[in-house]
Amino acid sequence: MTRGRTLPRSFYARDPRAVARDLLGKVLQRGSVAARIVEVEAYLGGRDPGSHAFRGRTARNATMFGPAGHLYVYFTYGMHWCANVVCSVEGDAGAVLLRGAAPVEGLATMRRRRPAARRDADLCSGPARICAAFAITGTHDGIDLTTGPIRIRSDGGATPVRRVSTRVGLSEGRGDHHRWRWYVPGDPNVSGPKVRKG
DNA sequence: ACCGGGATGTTCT
DNA sequence: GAACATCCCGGTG
Repeated sequence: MTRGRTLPRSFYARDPRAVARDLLGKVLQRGSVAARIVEVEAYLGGRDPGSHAFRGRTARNATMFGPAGHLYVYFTYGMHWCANVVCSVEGDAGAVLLRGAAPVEGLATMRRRRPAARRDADLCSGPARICAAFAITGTHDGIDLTTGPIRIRSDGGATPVRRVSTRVGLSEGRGDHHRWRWYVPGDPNVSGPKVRKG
């Protein structure tokens, strides 16, 4: 059930901070599983100490250096997958990490994939939780979000209230000069510290 | 509600 | 060998 339209490549081919802000309210869709994005973080590539691309291209982050509109999926803490959308121009390695989403379709499938979730608000409230709920793994690294099985669409709904804060979970690039996290204040599907101010 | 620690293995120094 | 864009569980208040 795909109402609305898949975001075009031009949406992603911009500054990651603009993409991050505009992703709030958009819908991540894979088959009959869908969730509305409520929390994201922008990463600026080679000039961002918090980015995987800060020290240059490697086998892991190669997708970030490719064209915008593709999915960059990485493995962390020995057990979790996290997903980003590649932004900006090819070679810039800009990206936006998907951190929180509100389930809107396919909740039974999500619950099966996320047995530890006690409430529906636990299904997609975290970068690794989103990947688990959508069954996104390393096999999806590099796929095209404009033509592939995983897409982000706009359903024409109202733009949600948006707020900015510092990023989550970093040892570098988390200062006030890097306020590149966008979220919908008060939404229960927002992850991270209980800080709802920013 | 909040906090602390363990899980688990890839990536990079 | 350390770090890691995290999550879950079990403790305590």
